[in-house]
Amino acid sequence: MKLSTAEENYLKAIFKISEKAKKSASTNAIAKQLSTSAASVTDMLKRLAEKELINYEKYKGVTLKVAGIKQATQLIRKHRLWEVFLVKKLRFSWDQVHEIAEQLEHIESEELIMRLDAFLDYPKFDPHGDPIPNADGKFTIRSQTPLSDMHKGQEGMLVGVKDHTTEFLKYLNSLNVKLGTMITVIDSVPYDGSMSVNLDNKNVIMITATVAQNLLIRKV
Amino acid sequence: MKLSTAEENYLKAIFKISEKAKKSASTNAIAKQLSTSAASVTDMLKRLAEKELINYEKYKGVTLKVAGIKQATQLIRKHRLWEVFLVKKLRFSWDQVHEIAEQLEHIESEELIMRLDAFLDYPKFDPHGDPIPNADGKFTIRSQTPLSDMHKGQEGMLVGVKDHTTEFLKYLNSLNVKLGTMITVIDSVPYDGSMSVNLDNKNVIMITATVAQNLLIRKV
DNA sequence: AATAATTTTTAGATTAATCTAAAAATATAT
DNA sequence: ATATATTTTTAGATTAATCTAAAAATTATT
Repeated sequence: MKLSTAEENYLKAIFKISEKAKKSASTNAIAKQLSTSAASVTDMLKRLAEKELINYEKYKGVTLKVAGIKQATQLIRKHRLWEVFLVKKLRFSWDQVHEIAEQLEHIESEELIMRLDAFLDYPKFDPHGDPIPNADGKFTIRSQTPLSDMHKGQEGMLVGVKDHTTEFLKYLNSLNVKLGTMITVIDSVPYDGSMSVNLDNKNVIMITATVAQNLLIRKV
Repeated sequence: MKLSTAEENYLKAIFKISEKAKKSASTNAIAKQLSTSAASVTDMLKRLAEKELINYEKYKGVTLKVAGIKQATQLIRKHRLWEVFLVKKLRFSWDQVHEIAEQLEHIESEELIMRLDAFLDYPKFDPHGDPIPNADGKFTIRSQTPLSDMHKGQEGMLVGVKDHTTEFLKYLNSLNVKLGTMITVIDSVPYDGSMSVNLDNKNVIMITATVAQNLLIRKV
């Protein structure tokens, strides 16, 4: 089924909200995610329900039906593959690619995505460390822990970031923190959750709890 | 100025029609080019005139203003760069890229196009031999003749095709005719304009006038 | 130049996606 | 459990882009 850009964006928003909250998505949550009004969301939910893409009962929130999940994961696949292209081939920085990929993900061509995937050597993760679903919608799973959950002396590699905003990523750039950076917890302050960490066994920096929560580590 | 996809498509259509006919574009010609109704065209022309992108007087046809030409050439630039990407990097055949490039050309990001251009090594021509305008909108000019205008004994290299339809390009594939193929006129029949031509000094084939008109040759 | 044919525009609708404001339903708090 | 707050839906408009059918203007033909 061919969907409009708007419809695709709603499906993706519902997918992301349900994934994070692990329950049905509310009208307001969707409105917030898409920066639109609750009334617009209600309108669109009716149309998506009509097309059998979502389960929707008035006042009860929505979940995706199988067809909706398929569409959403394909969209995420496209988005993340394009991000890899932008960073690996066009040498964009990881903080510049989101908006462009938001546009590219709506290009419709199966063949294009198959070839792009091959051209990029079938990447499993995007430039922010998020898993790229394969053509069947399967995500690669990887054990990872927020840095904020690690204890003094523990060590690991940065494999992902939770916050994708330009500001956060630029801050990481300024600290010279990137995917692959080795991080060791030197000290953590129970009072405010801030931490001292060693980067690549070279320099020690201090980060706040908020930052630590947004860094995903694969322990060694 | 940020334009909608529809507006961009109208500007491109007007550009192409005026370029070919070397005069103002009529409502019907635009409608035909875009497979839409004349009424829709009139509506859109009013809006484009309002935005100062075209010169439009009722019943008189339209021409592009400077701002409209700029938009149209940038669109053509994007389309042709994406076609190069699809053929050179993703290994699509030249008969498969048009529709995908029609979508990609509407992606909005100056930075993306600058980087894509560099990634592709600043190509001057697309996979069909059409010139790619540079960032300033300048086209590279090249002397070329339709094969149909050449005479017995004349020789040259195929540098472009006028017809971009899948059917025509697939027919050329079947003849093993591609950009770069050397073509010598063995014989031409005045009665119907058909020709016998030698390809790469290997084999001789017969083509109709229609085909010959759509093959652009740079004479040696 | 008058008439016929063609082209273009207008009038009036339609659809998708959005909005604000008001009403209705649900959830929360005393 | 009743009142209050919050969330969600409905009602009614708006905008961009499209359509068909009819009217108006232009162009072509005898």
